[in-house]
Amino acid sequence: MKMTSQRQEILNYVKSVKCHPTAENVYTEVRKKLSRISLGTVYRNLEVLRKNGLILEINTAEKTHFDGDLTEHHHFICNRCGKIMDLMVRLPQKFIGNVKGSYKGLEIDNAVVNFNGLCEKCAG
Amino acid sequence: MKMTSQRQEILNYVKSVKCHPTAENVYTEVRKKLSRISLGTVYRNLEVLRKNGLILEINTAEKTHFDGDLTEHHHFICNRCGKIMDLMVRLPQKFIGNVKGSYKGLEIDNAVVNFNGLCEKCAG
DNA sequence: CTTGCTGCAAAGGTTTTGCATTGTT
DNA sequence: AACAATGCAAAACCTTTGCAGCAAG
Repeated sequence: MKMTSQRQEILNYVKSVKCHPTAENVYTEVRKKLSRISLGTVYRNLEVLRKNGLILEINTAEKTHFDGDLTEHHHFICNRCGKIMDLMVRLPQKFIGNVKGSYKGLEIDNAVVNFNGLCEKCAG
Repeated sequence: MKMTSQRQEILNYVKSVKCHPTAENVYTEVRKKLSRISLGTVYRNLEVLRKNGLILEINTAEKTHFDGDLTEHHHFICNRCGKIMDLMVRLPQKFIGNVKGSYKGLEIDNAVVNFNGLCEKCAG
């Protein structure tokens, strides 16, 4: 993977924010620094970065979002407004162990919990 | 929600299969019984059924899939072939309780774990 | 130098939508 | 009768891709 200025800026941006930007969001932001970057380059780079394990993808009903935080955490997605929030909690190791024990054929790398419901604003 | 024959067939189909059909899959299958149904109707109905809590949506990087099984279970998605498998395990109540305790502002309805890795075929 | 990356623009695929008509309640 | 749902086709939308030129290793 060659590190071009475009790729570097995209990575910096995704890793620097706490929100969970979409490809379009990344494009809009990175364009402030690299005004000639194309949307196609953003898509291509987000895919490369994800395949190389530098960022994560979050798939929601609406869109694909990206997440630069590689530490274990989970997501809450509001059913009404679509907002994604980080939940800084850890799945019990015992639970993961049980699942691996029950499904020995699978090579499980990763487990992410998606919580759904209403966020503070939408519930209130 | 009026129960039309189209809606009924779509619901029947999604609830009767163990696979996790996409909108296109549903369209192909339901058309065998209702040959004049349109793809737009399938999309509209899958949304209505989901909003009414009769089916669930599974969002992957590739496509949106639907799931008629409302009992607690989780999903394994193969990183190579994209296959979705049901994992019939339960999240510890204690874990859910901890999360709700830590994030009291949220109204959490549901928690689904997505496991990723390689399925039996792809790992072998 | 070689190979991968970029910008641009066009194409591809999925999902949504407008509208006149039909079907449920 | 009222209003929601349908079929059809077009539109909208997001994402991918071909290609010629450019840049990183």
